[in-house]
Amino acid sequence: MKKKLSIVDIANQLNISKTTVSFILNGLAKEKRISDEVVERVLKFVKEVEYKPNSLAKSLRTGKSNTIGLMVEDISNHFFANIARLIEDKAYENGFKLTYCSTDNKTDKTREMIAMFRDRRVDGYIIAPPEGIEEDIAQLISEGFPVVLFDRYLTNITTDYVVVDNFFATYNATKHLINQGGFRNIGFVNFTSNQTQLQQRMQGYKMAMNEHNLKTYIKEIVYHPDQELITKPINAFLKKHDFLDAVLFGTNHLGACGLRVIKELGLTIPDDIAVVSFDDYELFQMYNPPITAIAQPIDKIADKIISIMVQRLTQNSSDKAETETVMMPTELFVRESSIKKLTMAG
Amino acid sequence: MKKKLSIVDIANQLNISKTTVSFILNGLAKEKRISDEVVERVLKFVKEVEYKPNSLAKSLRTGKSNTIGLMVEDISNHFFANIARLIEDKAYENGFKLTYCSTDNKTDKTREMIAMFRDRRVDGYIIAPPEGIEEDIAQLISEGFPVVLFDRYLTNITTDYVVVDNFFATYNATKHLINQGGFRNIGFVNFTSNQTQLQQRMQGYKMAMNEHNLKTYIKEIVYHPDQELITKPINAFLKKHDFLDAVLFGTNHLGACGLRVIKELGLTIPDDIAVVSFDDYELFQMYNPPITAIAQPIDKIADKIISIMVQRLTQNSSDKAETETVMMPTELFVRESSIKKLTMAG
DNA sequence: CTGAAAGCGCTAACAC
DNA sequence: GTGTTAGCGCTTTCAG
Repeated sequence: MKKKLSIVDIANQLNISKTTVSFILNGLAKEKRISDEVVERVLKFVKEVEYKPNSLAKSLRTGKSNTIGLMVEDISNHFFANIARLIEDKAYENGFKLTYCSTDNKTDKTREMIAMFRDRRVDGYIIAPPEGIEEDIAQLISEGFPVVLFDRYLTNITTDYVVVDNFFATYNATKHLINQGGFRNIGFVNFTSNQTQLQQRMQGYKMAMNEHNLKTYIKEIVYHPDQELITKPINAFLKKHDFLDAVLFGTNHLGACGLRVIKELGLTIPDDIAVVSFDDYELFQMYNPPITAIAQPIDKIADKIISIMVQRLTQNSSDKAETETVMMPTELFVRESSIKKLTMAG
Repeated sequence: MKKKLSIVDIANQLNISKTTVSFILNGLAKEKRISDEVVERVLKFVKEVEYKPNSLAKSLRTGKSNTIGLMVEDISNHFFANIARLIEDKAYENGFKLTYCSTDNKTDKTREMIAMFRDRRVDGYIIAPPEGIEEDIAQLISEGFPVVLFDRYLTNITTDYVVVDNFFATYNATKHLINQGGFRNIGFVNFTSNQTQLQQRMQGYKMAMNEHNLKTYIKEIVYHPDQELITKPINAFLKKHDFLDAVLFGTNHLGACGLRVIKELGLTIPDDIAVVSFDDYELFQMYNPPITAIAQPIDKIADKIISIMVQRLTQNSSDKAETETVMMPTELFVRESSIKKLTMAG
C-alpha cells in the first residue's frame, strides 16, 4: 500500500527542512518563531496525509516513550484486573500509553520484566512489588525514574505509594466480629509473606484480639497456583480448631477457597462459623449467605496512582515534590455471614 | 551509574568492528565464517558486561519487535483476563513479548489501538474483534501481518481464528433443559449484537426450541457498562414473561446480572425458574444452588491461539499454510440450577 | 573472514 | 525564521 511517509518526506514535499517540520510538530513553533504561514501549511499537510510520527525512532532519540509500565501480581486476579483496567483508561486519558504484565509475585520474573520495560524506555513504573525486589527498585529511582508502588510498599525504599489502611481494616473487621457478632474464637487465615499489606492485616487482627484478651488462631499458607494446596491447609486448620466460631480471610483468593472448604465440611455460615474476607467482589455479594467483606476503593486507588504518576511525568524536574504516600480507608460491608441469627427467645 | 554500553563500545573494547559483533550476536557467526576465537571472545565479553542490545534501535532498523499484540474486549472480564494471562505466559515461553489492551468492543477504540500497535511495530495481532473493524483487519492482513481472531470471527475476512462451537453449546444446553429438566417455557437473554458468537448462541437456542415445537422467548439487551442498565431489562423481561420456567443467559456477565435479578424478584432456582449460563466461573460453581454452565476450554483456546501465532511468526514465509480455523467444543456442567427437584409422590 | 558505511525516522544544538 | 548536521543503537550490503 501507500508507503508510510516520514518527516523527511513531508519536508521535501513542502520544500522546507525537516527541522522546521519537527519543531512545528512538537509545538515549538512559537518558541522557534516559525512563521504562521509555514506552520499552517505543515499542519494542514500532515492532517491531509495522516502522517504519524514513528514513535520507535522518537523513543530511540529521546529516550522517552510516553508509556507507563504497570506490573501487577496476576492480571487474572479480580483486584488487579480491575485496577489495571482503570489505570489503562486513565493513562490514555492523560495521553500516556500503558503496558502491563504479571509478576506472579516472583522476584526473578519481576526483575526480568523491569529489564524489559527499561529496554522499551518506559517512562515510569507502577508496581505491586514482590519481596526481595528492593535493590532493583532503588536502582530505578536513583536513575530518576518515577516509581509508584501500590497494594504494598517496601519499608526501606523512599518513593510514592498508594495502599489501603490494612491494619485498621482487619482490626475493625475483627472488632466487628467480636462486638456485633459476639464471636470469641476467631481464626485468621493469611498467606505466608513478609509483604507489608499481609503483615499489617495480621497485626490488625492480633491487636483487636489482644484488646479483648482473646486467643489468636493464625494459619499462614504458602501461596501456590494450585487451588488444592490452598484448600487443603485451610481444611486442616478448620478441622483442627473445630471450636472456631468465626474466621477472617486475608485476601479474596483465600476467602473464595475458604468458602469452598466450609461448604465441603458441611458447615453453615454464620451459625457454625462466621466469615469475613478481605476484598469485596461479586462472589461475596452474591454468595448465600452474602459474605461480609473489606472493600478496597479500587477506583480511587487507581485514580490516585495514575495522578501521582502523571504529575511526576509532567512536572518540572526542578520542583521535586516530596514523595507522596497515600493510605486509603477501606470499607467494611457487613452482610449476613458475620451476624449471628437472632435466636428465638432468650 | 555505569552507562549502558552499545554494540560499538564492545566492538571498540575488543578491537573489532561492530559488524562482526552484530553477526555473532545474531547467530550469523557460522554463516559469515567468523573465527571461533573471535566468537568466543565476544560472547565472553558480552556476558561479562551483561550487554543487552537496545531493542528499540533493533526494531527501528528491522521493523520487527518480537512482540505480539493482544486486544481483548475488557481485561477486567473473567474470561478475557484468564485468556490474556495464559497467552502472556505462553508468549514469553516462546520468546515473544506480549502487549495488550482493552477495546471495550468499540470499533473506534480498536482502530486506534491497532494504529498504536502498528506504530510499535508489533509483529502479530491476536484480536477479539468488535463489529465494523473488518476493513482495518483486512488491511493488516494484506500487509502480511499474522492476525489470529478469537472468541468470534469476521465472516468476510479470511484469516486464522479460534472459537468455540457456540451453536452446539446453546443447542445442547437448551436440549438439556428440555429433556433432562423437563422445562418447556425457556427464555434466552443475550446482548444485542451481530457478532458471530452471540448470533450462533442464539441460533442454537432457537434450533433446539424449534425441534421441540416450543415457542422462543428472546430478550436482547444493549450492552452498557452500567450494571443497572442490564439488570433492569432482565427484570422487565422476567416479569413480563412470568410463566417462564427456565432461562438461558448468553454470556457470563448476563448470567451474573440475571442471578441478581432472580434474587431480587425472590424467585427460587430451579423451582421457580431454572438457570443455565454461558461461561463457567467461580460464581456459578459456588452459587446456591450451583449454576449449570457452558464452560469454554480457556486453557486450550489460549494454547491454540498462541501456537498458531508462533507458527506464523516463525515459519518460512514461503510455506504459507492455509489459514487455520479452529472450533473447539464446550462442556456443559450440569448443576442443580437446571434440574427440577424430585417432587414427593406423583 | 572482517570492516566501512549507509540508513531506519527522529530530535536538537548550532549555524546562517 | 529556517536549514545543516550529528547522532540515538542497530542491521546489512558491499568491499576487501
